[in-house]
Amino acid sequence: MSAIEFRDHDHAACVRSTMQAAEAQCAARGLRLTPVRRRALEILLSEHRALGAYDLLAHLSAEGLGAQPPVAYRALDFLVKAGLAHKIEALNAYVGCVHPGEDHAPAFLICRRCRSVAEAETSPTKSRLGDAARAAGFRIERSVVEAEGLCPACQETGA
Amino acid sequence: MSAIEFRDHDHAACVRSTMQAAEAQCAARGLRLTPVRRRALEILLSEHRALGAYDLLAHLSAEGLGAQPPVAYRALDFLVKAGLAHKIEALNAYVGCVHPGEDHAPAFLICRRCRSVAEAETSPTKSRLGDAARAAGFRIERSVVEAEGLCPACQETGA
DNA sequence: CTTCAAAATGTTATAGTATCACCTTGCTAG
DNA sequence: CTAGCAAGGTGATACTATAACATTTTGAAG
Repeated sequence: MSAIEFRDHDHAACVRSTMQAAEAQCAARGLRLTPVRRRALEILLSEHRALGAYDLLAHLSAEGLGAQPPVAYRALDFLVKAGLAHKIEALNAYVGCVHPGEDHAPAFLICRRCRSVAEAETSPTKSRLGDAARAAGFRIERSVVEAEGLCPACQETGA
Repeated sequence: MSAIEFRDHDHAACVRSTMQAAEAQCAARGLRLTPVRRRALEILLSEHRALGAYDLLAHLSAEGLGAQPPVAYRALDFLVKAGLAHKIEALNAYVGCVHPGEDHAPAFLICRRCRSVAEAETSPTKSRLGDAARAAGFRIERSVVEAEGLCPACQETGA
């Protein structure tokens, strides 16, 4: 894995190619990337940081795409279930997935200052937690791995 | 580490010894384990599973120890900051810590059916996530590691 | 092309989680 | 004694999420 997301990159191109990958995913799996869902994903990817559901809703409603909470939550449900976005439990917030399609158990590096989020890969079964689970007879179905701290940029500009 | 908490054990003794350890911790560090805080910790430890703040509040207010949300949240804040309890981000709920004092980065195995929680140890810096963070220049301050699934007992009684 | 069923969306209301603001109490250091 | 401070009591409110139901859109079957 790599967490290049904190480094400079051509973000517009990054969003564009991820959107293409998402469209391909949906086409291949018979999922409907409707206007609201599409725009919600674009917003999440463009921000490249954790957005609350109500932040997303504010963006959407500013564009006439729905004014009530369920609109945002339904779009987020779809995106999360489809693996196109992830929920950051420690923030009750959401981010666009930067490598959709790969069926993954993501881990996150979350900057507490600017809320930017980098996505890494974990293998829950191979970790020490996986060992502990096996020893206890526990069956893992979903894992949440999130590290909070300071991204390189925010370390420089003073904590 | 070990995650013995799913196995049978003398729970009353387990709570008693953990409370003693907590008292010792507070005495050593000049923290005040007031009646509300003490009772909150006892409740969390006795339940041995994740309790919502309002569940805890219900227990407390039934005993005349405060009727409004801030009472529960202030007790929880204290316990969490003191390392005597942990927040389960994936559930917005709280559990008593079974080995207070050891300055730790805990990981949790959470049963989605009975909400029982086992606590394990992680070393965030040594994990693959730690490698990713170093490579990206990210400074980890706090980590959340939670695995949801089924505990041994709930696997047997049918998912 | 029409019809139908399923999926998606719109809208109102409300449940669940958490914090703010302000006041009172009680301890303790000087 | 009393000034200062940590803790607790209380009412209001902000933030996060879902329930319930009406309406519209979509895509497939006939």
